[in-house]
Amino acid sequence: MRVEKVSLKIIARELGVSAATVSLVLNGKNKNGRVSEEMSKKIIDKATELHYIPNSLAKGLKMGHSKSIGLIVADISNVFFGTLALHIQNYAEKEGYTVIIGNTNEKLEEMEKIIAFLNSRQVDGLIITPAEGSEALIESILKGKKPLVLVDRGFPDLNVPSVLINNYEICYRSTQQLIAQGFKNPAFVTYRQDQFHTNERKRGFVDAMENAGLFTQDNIKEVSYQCLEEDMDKVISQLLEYKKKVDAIFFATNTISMAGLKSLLKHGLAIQNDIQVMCFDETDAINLFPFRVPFIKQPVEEMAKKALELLIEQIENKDVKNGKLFLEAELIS
Amino acid sequence: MRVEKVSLKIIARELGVSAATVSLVLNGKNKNGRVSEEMSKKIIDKATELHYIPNSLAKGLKMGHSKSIGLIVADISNVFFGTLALHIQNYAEKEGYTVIIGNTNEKLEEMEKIIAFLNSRQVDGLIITPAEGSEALIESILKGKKPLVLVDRGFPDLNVPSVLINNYEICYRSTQQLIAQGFKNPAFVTYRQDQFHTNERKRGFVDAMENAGLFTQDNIKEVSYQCLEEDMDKVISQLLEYKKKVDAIFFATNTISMAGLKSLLKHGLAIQNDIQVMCFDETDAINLFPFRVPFIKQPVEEMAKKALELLIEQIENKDVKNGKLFLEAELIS
DNA sequence: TTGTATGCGTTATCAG
DNA sequence: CTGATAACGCATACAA
Repeated sequence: MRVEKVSLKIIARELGVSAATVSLVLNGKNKNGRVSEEMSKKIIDKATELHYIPNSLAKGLKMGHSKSIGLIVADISNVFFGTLALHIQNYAEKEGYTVIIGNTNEKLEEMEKIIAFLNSRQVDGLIITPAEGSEALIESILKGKKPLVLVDRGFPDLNVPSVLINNYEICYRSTQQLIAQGFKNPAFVTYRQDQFHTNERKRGFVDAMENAGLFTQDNIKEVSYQCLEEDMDKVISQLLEYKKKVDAIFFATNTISMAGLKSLLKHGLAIQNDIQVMCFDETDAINLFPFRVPFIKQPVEEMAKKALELLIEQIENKDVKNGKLFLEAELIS
Repeated sequence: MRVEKVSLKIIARELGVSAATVSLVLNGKNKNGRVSEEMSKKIIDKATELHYIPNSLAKGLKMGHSKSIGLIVADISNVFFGTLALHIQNYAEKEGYTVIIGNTNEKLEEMEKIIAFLNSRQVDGLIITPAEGSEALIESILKGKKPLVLVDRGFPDLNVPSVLINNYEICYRSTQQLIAQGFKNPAFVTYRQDQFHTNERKRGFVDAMENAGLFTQDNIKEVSYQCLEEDMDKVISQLLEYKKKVDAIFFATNTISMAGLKSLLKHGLAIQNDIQVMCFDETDAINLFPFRVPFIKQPVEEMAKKALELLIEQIENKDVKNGKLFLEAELIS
């Protein structure tokens, strides 16, 4: 039973060569007959025999990069982020990068802590779903020259590579469809917070409603992230009590959609018969209905792929493209 | 704009002291008046001024540990694992550990790759939800003396610290309850695979049924992980076609529960009225029903906590407790 | 009270 | 074709 950690040096000693030679061979850098075929083979054999595993801490220290990236999301137990993480990891693995995931829980302080933490781990770059009010923080990362890509949420005034979706347009179109289907009094439920992406979603709804001459301010409702369920119940109750009863509800995010559906059912309403909905993201729950519940589908896998591409470009070419990429979400109904 | 990476040496140079002194102060190791109050303060100030962030690659290399652990799950986009990961990360952070998550997709080869990868990152320990057939692999990790904890699934014949739940008992009791509620012909749907934890769940069901004189082999159905939805539709159709029609279905995992509910609804059945169910894990979907859908609730957060405790004990005390911990799942109905 | 030297495992440079 | 050496950033034993 081997107790000694096997390193380059060990292999070198066993074979009576220098560590440098072993390193060369094991990294496939003996191009121009640098090391003899024979020695080369002996080294490789020994390495596999001893189950040599390179120490990436040492390598990272030496090379100045860790071949790892940080992924910062609000909450990894949220399916949307979970799926995003899964795909980012899959693509990252192909490129030889490790992904370290951090949860902000939508809190700025947590985000700061995680970034410091990730920096100490020498991550080569960061993919972030920024929390509310983190604009200054993002700006400071930018100044630090660390490769950075924002995903899912962006800052309009900040020149950061970002992978976003066409929130305004898709919500405009989805609202239009509700109207075209004959719903006269749709409502919109969003978070009580000031984030660009949700603001855009709201703007899409509002514009579509106004252009159809149907808009009422009362039909825009807000809920809090912390007391989602309670707030939702209140909001739904309110919407149902108006003289001009609401006949459809547009939910601005997947968590809101879930809580919304739950609350509607709790209120004894039959989705589609008593009230129509428009959800964000495909969730397990949506699939449970014996009919199609309309929802907006984000191209999560493509978002993951593009975000990683943008990041790796920055890391490896040191060539910062500040463009924002807008992918297209799809209305499934 | 600072371009030079700030290290201990930089701080030392700026202050005209040695790197050793700086290291001492910044690690709070100047207990017995090792460094003067004055110098100490100057160093700390300089460090914050320069935004010094310790390089944990270097630290890890020096110290022989990375202060990171690997978490290997089947699929991070599965809510159960997502939640587990969230909690493990939360607890790990408190202990100063980073968590690196890997997905096996239930494949042995992927699991092998990830373990090698994690080892090269010098993780100090591993928390694993082992894939089917990975017993030998787990054994080999054990031989390598790397701290290891299994969670959610264990191997009865292997002496590994594990955090599990009382699968047999909770399934026995849940089945008993179905029977007590008057269901005469419950079925059980599980994965077509040989894993201890699902076998135990099945055994619980079978024993309860046999003890009530109700068991029929036909009512045990299997589905595959890869074609879950299609298999489920077939299985449900079969169960409905028997002369002695099934009146309740026990689903062995959360993914199976989801697919099962979906398929039942697709078949035009009303849960609870036409057929009763017993689900594993709380999912968003379950909450959508206007009545309580019975399910088995695993103590995910406690599992996370215990797994981490067991692991850190091994890492820091080098004291291997080989015990298996059985936490209690709860029947919510 | 502080500085110097050493080594963790790796790679790159240069010298044989 | 191969070896010796230095350096990455840090912590620690030892020297001053």
